[in-house]
Amino acid sequence: METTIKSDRVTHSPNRITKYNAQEIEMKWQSRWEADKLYRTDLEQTDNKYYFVTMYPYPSGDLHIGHWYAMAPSDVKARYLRMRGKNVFFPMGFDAFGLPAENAAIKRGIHPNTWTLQNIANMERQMRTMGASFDWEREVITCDPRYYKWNQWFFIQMFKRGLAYKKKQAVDWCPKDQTVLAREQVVGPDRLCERCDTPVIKKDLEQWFLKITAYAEELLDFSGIDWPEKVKTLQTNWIGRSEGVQFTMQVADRDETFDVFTTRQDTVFGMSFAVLAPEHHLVDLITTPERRAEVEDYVFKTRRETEIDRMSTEKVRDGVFTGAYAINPMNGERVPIWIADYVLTTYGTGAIMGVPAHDERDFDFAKRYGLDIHVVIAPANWNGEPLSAAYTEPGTMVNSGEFNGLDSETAKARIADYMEEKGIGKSTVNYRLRDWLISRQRYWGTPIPIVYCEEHGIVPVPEEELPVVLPLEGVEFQPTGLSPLTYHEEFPYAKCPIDGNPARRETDTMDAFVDSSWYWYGYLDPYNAERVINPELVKRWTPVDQYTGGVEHAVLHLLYARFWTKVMRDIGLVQYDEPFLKLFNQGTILTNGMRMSKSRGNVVSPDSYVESLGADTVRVYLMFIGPWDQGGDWDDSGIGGAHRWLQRVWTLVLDAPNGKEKIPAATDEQVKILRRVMHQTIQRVGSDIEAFKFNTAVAALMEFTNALSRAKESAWYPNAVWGEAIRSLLLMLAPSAPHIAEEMWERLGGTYSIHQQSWPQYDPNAAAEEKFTLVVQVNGKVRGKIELPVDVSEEVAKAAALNEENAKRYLEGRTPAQVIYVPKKLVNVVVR
RNA sequence: GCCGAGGUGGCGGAAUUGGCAGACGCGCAAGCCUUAGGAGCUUGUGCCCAUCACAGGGCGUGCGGGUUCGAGUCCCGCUCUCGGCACCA
Repeated sequence: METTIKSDRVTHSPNRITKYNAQEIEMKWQSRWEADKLYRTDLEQTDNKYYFVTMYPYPSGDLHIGHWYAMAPSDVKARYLRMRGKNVFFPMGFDAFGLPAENAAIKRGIHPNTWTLQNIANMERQMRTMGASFDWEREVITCDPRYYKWNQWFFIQMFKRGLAYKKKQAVDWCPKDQTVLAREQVVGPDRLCERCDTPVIKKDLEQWFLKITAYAEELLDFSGIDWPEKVKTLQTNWIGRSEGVQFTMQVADRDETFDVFTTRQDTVFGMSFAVLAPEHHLVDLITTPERRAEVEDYVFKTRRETEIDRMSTEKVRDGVFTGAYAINPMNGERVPIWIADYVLTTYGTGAIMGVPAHDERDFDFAKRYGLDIHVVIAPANWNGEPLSAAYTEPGTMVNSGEFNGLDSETAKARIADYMEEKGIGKSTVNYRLRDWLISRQRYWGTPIPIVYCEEHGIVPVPEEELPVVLPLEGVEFQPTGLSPLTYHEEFPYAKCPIDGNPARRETDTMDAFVDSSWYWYGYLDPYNAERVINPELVKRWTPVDQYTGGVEHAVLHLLYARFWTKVMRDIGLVQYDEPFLKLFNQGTILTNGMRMSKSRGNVVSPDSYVESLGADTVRVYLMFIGPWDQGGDWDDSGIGGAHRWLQRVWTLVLDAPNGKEKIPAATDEQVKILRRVMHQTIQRVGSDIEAFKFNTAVAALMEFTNALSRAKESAWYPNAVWGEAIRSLLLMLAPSAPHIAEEMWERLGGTYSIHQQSWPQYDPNAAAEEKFTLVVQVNGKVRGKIELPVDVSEEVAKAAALNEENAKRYLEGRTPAQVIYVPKKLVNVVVR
C-alpha cells in the first residue's frame, strides 16, 4: 500500500480550473469525431457483431424532445456495447414518404421533395448536436428512387406469388386526407384516421392489398424472439385467431345454401334463427316478395349508415325478416332467415346461426323480435325456467339429441367430428386480421409498378425498367380523391410491357409503411442499383440484435415488418423467420398528457436546453427522469440537477491541488472502501444499462460521484488509487455524456478516444462487503441495528441481536418464543 | 364489455428470491459565501408525537380482508388511472 506517500493535495479551489463550457466542448468533439469517422462501422469485421437499430423518424422538420427521448438512451446503449467489445452497427435514416409533406405542399406551396429534404437536413443537424454515434455513411432516405425502386421490386415479387392482389371491397376512406387507409391505420371506437383524427367512412373501391393473412398463423408464433409481452399480446389480439366449425345451411324450398361459422358448435341445437349480413349475396335471391320492400329499406339504411359519422352509431341490434327459412342440418328444423347489421360481411362467412340462449347478441335480437329461445346447455341447478340473459358458460348438454348429458366442452369436439363425418361442415380457424391495403390516392409515395393493358389486363412493370420514378415536376397537389399522378401530363401514359400498345399506368402510390418494412436491410448496402440486398452482409449482420422504438407501432410497422421478413424468407433472401431478435419499447414524452405533434403545436424543442446547458445535460436528464419504458409528461424542473451533477463531476475530476490546506493520507481501510464502491458501481451501471434501466444507472453514477467527493474531502489518496477511480468514473460516464467525458479524459492525458476504451473491469472480490448491518427486529418491528462481519456465525449474530440495547428493552422479562435469522440481513425475535 | 399496464413523500422516482420503505434527483428550510443572485457550498427534509439528547415511540406503499416471525412485494375481493380492442359469431 502506498498510503505513506506525502500529500500536498487539498480541498477544492474552483477558481483555478477552467469553467465547464458545454457548448464549446460539444462542438469541438462533434467535429473531431465526425472528421475521424469514429462511428463508421466496419461491416466486413463481423466478430462480435451487434446490429442495433432504433426506429427512424419521419422528417417532420424539427427534432423534438420526444425524438431525443427515443434516440439518446439508444445511443447510450450502443456506446456502452462498443466499450464492451461489440462491433456495433448503429445506423440512422428517414421515413421520408408520407402525407405531411404533401399537406405542406398544399398549404404552403412548397414541393414535398423540397420540404422533406430541407427537414432532413435540419434534423440531421439537430441529431449531430445530440452527439449520437450514428453511422451516417449508411443513411437511408426512403423517398430516394434508389431506395423505393426496391419497394417496387418487392411488390412485383409478391404480385408474382399472389401475395399482392387487387380487389374491390368496402374500404376505409379518410375524407380529409382523401385517401384509403389500412385497417391498422383506423384507430379507436370512433374509427379515426391515424394521421388527422378525422372519422373515416366506408367506400367501395378497387385497391391493392398485400396478403398478410397468408401468414396469420405464423405471425402468432413469437418463439425465438425476445419481445415485450405487451406487443406480443397486442399482435395476438389483432390477429384474433378463433377455432370453430364452418357448416352449410340449406335454404328451405330453394336451391340455395349458405355457410355459417361458429366457435360454439356445442350450441347448434339451440339455433332458432339465422342471420345474414345485409350485404350478403343471397339476400336479394331469397327475400320473399312480401318482405322485399322492408328488406331493401334496411339494406339501404345500413349502407347509408356506414357512410355517416360512426360516432352517432348506437349499438341497437335491429334487423328484418327475409321471409325465407333455412334448415338446421343437425336436427332438420326450419329457422327464419333474418338480416341484421350486427353480422359483418368482413368476418367469417358473413352469416351466423342465431342461438339466443347462449349468445348475448342473439339473445338481445331474439328478445327484440320475439324469436324462440331454446336452452341447450344447462347452467348448474337449472330446472327449466326461462333465462333472463344469455348463458355463455360451459354446462351440461340438453335438448341436443345424442349429445345430451355431455359437458359442453366435450360436446364441442364431438359435434365438430360429427359434422365432418356427415359432411355437414368442417373444423375451421378464422382470423380477424385483414389483408394489408397499401394503395394510397396521394402523390408522395412509391408508385405502384403496374400497367393496365386493354388486352392483357394487369401487367407488372418489368424489373429491368424499375424504378417507376415519381415525377417531381408537373404535379398538382390538390387532393381530389384520385392520386394527383392521375392528372400528370405524362405519368399515366405507358406502354403495355407485353404488346407495346398504349396502356394506363397505375397512379396510386404505396402506403409509407411499405418503406419501413425492410429499411434495416437497406442500411447494410444503401441505394445499391444492382440488387435489393447484399446477401453476404445480410447473412452476417441480420437479424437485428436489438430494435428500439415506440409501442404505438405494435400492430402497424412491427407487424408489417415481421410479415415482410417472412416473405423475404420465402423468396429466398433470408434464412430466418423474424427480423428483430430483441425489442424494447421506450415510453412517450407527452405535453399536458398529449402526444407531441407539430399539428397540435405542443412540441418541446431540445435546442434551447442544448444551448444553455448542453447536450450532455439533456441526455443525462432524459435518462434520469424515470424508467425508459414509461415516458411521461415533459417537466424540465429537474434538468438543473442533471447539469449540476456534471458540473460537480467536472470540478471533482479537474480540480488541481494548490498546496494550502493539508489533509490526512487515506488509510488502507479508506482505500479499500473507495475501491469497493468503485467496483460496486461498475457492476450496477453495467447491469442497469444492459437492462435499459438508464435512470438507476445515472443514479448509481451520482452516488459514486458523491462518494468520491466525500472521500476527497476527508483524505488524500495515492495517485494510482485515485486515478483509477476517476478514470472509471469517466469511462462509465462516457456513453451517457460523451462530450464532457471525452474532454475530461483528454485533460487527464487519456488516449483518444475515450469512446474507444474498454468498459472498466468489474472485480467481484473488490466489490464484496466485509461488514453488513444486521437489523434487529422484535415481533417484526425494527428495534436496532448492529454492524457485523459478513462471515458472522448464526449463533454470534443471534446473541448480538438479543444483546442489542434497544431491543433488550422490548424483551425485558420475556423469553423469546422464536428467533429467526436471515444471513446477512436480520434477526427477528418473536415474543408473546 | 374484453385484454394489458399501473396506484409508493410536496414532485419525478428507488427497493434480487417476501427481510432496514423512500436510493438518486427536484422542490422546500436553515446556515455559509457574495456588492448582488433565479449562481455556488454545507446541513436538514415521509407524516405525527416526544425530546437537552442523531433517546425514543406511533402511523405509513389506492381500499378491505388473508397467508407469514416478517408483505410495497404473495393470495382473495374491491376501487381508481392510463393504454389497446370493440357487435369478430
